[in-house]
Amino acid sequence: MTVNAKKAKPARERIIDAANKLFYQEGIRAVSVDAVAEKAGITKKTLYYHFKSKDDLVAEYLSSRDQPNLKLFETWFESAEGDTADKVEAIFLELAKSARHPKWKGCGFLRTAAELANLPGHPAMKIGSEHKKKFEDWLAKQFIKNQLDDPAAIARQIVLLMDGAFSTMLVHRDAAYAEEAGRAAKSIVRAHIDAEIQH
Amino acid sequence: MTVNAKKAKPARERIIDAANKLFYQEGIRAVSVDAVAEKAGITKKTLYYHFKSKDDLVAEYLSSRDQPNLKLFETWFESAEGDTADKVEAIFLELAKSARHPKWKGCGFLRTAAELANLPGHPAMKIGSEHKKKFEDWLAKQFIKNQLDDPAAIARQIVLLMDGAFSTMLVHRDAAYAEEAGRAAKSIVRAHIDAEIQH
DNA sequence: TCAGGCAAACTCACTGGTTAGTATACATAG
DNA sequence: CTATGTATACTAACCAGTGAGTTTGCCTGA
Repeated sequence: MTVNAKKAKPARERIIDAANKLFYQEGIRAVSVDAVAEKAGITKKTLYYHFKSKDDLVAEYLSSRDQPNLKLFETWFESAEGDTADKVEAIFLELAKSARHPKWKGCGFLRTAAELANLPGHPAMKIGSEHKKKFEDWLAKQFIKNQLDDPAAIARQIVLLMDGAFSTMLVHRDAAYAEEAGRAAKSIVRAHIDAEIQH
Repeated sequence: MTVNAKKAKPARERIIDAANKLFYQEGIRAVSVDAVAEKAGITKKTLYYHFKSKDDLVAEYLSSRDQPNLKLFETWFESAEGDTADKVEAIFLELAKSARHPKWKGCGFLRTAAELANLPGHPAMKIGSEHKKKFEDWLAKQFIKNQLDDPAAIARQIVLLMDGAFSTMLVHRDAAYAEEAGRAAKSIVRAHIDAEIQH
């Protein structure tokens, strides 16, 4: 790859791309600013021209993952066969599939929150919290569409299973946890669909 | 504090105590070996006399939390009123209570796994995995006692909700997630108790 | 059309401080 | 006298962030 080929993308974008790969693969504190700059093919000073600090870069890294991640879950949901319960389970089954990739390292938002737990005011923490909340709200909206009772509670139970799946799969390196979480999620949603029909 | 008062506990024990507090509060990579040595009131060389590396110390830190943590969950379960479903919910309610403490920083095992996700062979990862598995097995054993069907699957669903509660509470700093997880866990167990009675 | 200016984007070389880990020596207890 | 434990002082690498200066591309005015 030539220098010109690299420069096809503007520097700021290349920095975010590099940060994405390195922070997700290695962790925040394990990756130096120098390493990100080198991977982006620029000098550290240029990085500091575009981002005012490492913390700022970390926040931008998470921001850049927000929409793509949400979109992915929505696609998994929408393109699944069956009723809402099946579609919810599909998210977990796709997640299990992803987790089997050797480069899978859990949820970047959860891992960042775990690593920065001692800095509750860190900008990245707020971005992570908002991202997770958006997913929970989107789920609740799907349940409202289906006129399920207490959509917020069901959505919350699903995200609990989802983040549980992320965590346990990272600890055990076993994608079967997401499949079990999917079964639990499906049966929770199914129970509420049945309740609605009877009523 | 005199030197003698410090020496009441052997150095090794004081190092583990210091590592416990610092690694849990601040994170693994955020805490230097110097900081642990200083908190323990010894020099770094003494620390390296007792532990061969920082990685070794991290593994010992997690090992030291294994039994106390399991014991705590068992106590919460056993001292709760009601049937098995209520006792399972009690674990989540006590967890929510703990999480409201300002010094609460999630589950040390999960946070360590998140931070060391790029080092799958790290000794601490194995200890974390075994700890979580022990809790899952202990739960399954409780369900076997009650002659519930498929105790392993129920136990796994409960730990998924539990680790989900740990994660979401860390991200949102909101103990309500553990309470919702408790409701979900209780109704899963209750459903299986009812199924058993009908049969 | 082109000189001149200017700001954005960039590089090289550096600072002060921190990191994990160690060489050497000294103390104390059995 | 030997094994265990401790301290001082060090290394070599690495860290986030910066000072000073250079290139690039675009706009302006004659």
